Amino acid sequence: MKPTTKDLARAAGVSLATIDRVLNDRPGVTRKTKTAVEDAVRKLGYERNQAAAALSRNRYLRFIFALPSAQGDFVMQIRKSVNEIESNGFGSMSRYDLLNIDETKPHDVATALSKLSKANCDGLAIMAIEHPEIRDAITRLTERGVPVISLVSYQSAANVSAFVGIPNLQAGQTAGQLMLRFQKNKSGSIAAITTTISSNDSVERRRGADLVFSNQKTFQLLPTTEHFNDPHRADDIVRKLIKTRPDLCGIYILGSEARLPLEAMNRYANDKKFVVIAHELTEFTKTQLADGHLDAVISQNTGHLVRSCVRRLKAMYEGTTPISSQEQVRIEILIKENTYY
Amino acid sequence: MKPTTKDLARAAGVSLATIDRVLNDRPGVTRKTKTAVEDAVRKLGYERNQAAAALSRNRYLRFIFALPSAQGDFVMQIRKSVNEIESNGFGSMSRYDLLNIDETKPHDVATALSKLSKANCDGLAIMAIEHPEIRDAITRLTERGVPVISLVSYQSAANVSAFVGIPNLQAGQTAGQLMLRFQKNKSGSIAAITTTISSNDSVERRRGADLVFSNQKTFQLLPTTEHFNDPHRADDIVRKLIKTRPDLCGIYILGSEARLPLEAMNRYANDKKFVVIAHELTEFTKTQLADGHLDAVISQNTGHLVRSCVRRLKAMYEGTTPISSQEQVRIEILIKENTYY
DNA sequence: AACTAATTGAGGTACGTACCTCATGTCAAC
DNA sequence: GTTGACATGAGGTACGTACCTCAATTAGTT
Repeated sequence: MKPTTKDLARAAGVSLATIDRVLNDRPGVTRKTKTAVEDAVRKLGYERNQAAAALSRNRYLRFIFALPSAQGDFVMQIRKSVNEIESNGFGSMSRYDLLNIDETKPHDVATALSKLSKANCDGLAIMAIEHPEIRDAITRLTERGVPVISLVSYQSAANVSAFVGIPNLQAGQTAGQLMLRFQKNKSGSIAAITTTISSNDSVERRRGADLVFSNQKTFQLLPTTEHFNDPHRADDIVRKLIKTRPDLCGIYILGSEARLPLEAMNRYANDKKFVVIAHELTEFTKTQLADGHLDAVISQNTGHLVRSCVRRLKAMYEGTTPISSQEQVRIEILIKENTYY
Repeated sequence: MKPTTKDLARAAGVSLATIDRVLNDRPGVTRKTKTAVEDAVRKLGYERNQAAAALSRNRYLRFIFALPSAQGDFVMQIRKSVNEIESNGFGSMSRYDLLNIDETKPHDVATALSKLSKANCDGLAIMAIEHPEIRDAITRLTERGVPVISLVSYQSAANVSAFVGIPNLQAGQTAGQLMLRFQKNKSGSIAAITTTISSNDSVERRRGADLVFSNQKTFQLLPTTEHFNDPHRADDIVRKLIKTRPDLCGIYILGSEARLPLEAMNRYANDKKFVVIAHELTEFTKTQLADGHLDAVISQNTGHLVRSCVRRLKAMYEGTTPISSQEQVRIEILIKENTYY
């Protein structure tokens, strides 16, 4: 049976009230007494019963997921995962709210973030592009005592407490490596397409892929092209690539939304066989894998992402440390054969 | 704020005692009253506060993991994962005990299982071979009201409540597909090695790989050879293969123990480059991946396996349903680039 | 020594649920 | 119309922690 506060009190030779003062950092305890209690904690291996604490506190924690408002299969899936948390016992004694942010208007994002404080938010997980205004808003938020996690795409704000997502450099290396290994040609060019390179994940993935490509000289990775969520632009990019690059033998879609470039590919690639690698498993990319239009997907499980955020946000609130191995979001490789439909 | 039993009582027009009787299936409630309460539960969307319930119950649930006593990197890793659960808050208000079973003595296994009952075990997860005596012992155990999960290796006992592990046929397809895609040769032979083909997972994986190989005709998958955990035998197999099959261009190690064949490979393969694919990520296979002796590992995450068992066992005890998507153990593909060291 | 301020103890209530006892209600069989 | 079986209510205690009040003690200052 695990030790309780009562056991602590007995072991430290103080009353329950003092134990409470020490454990919850309340004032009015001498250095000496505090040390004695802390020693008892260590000696007995006391761990706060979080369930009982939450019950007693009788206050729902409120965590917020700030996600891009732009339509997208991947973001939708994250949303779905957040709602699943709600409906499941997983997030007991806590609420998880969604906050839509329009990344094209960084100022609005900053304004929205400025309205958050310890009073209405116990923790924030944000997925957003890197932008000075957003970064500053995040920094101020953490200064107000709200822990912030950057989700999927890393935020370089000094005070972001954690990053939940795959290491994108490695993800890019993985994609690049598969791209090379899947090639049957002896040489050729590989295109790199993304939504926008202002998103850190795209940048890091590109760097990762470059690392792999620089180890050989028979294949080259073309400069990254951006389609900015514009179907025509995506179309143009793909059409032009196929037309002007007869040595094209692969397409690497860097961003997390693969739909536009893939649809363009399906329109213009005809019977020509390219190795196509994209990111994030969604209903759409699943279908593309099944149909053979996509050779591999490098993915991060959105359920994991969200649950990891939840655990970390809770842990930050409680001042505990989660299992590190569980919090490492794995870079998943999915091909037709190991995907569940 | 979520509804509590008090709200239920008010809504159903009964007392707390009756609510308690209905929720906990205690006797002494008329059909009519019971229905009224159940309606209120539905109407209010009442969900039992599991934390408070566990606290009140003040009883640690005891779950048991029955694992093969035979040494092996993979089983050891499962053991480690079970112990991690213990030390972490993940399994609060519950204990997880390990039970060693010697699969070579099915009668002893059955005896051990016969000693378990509702009184000393709230749920069992078992990883074992398929055997009539074991199967019967499991059936009797479930009849005694103890939920049983089969782990990694499927148990066809009628009453096993769930299976936690990867579908091995698909795992074999995945391995076979990668083996083909990683080939740079135009044609050749691929060896299939395992510990013993009396192990069900090896059989299914072989079948999966065969499915993939039958879709083409330039590469052939050689008959499966068994080394029975004998280093000399493994050595002989590999040496002979390399000597007698000049067209050998790949090795698929089917079983969950890759060490012996891999070590033999390292001794005899010299500078000749084969595509080598094995199962299960362990410290050893990790090193082999890093060193380039292994091209890919098809794996199931032991942490997941164990946590999935825990969630399902708890859910069965509580009569709830876990998130199904989370409980699907994924077939992971690991190459050098997406492995964490 | 007297006073003030800081520290500590004692005791309470609450959270939501489980589980217990005992009293009262209802209904049917005799 | 009494008996007994069963249904239900009322009220309690407990789990481990948080948070509150008020009294008692101690330490430090003059």
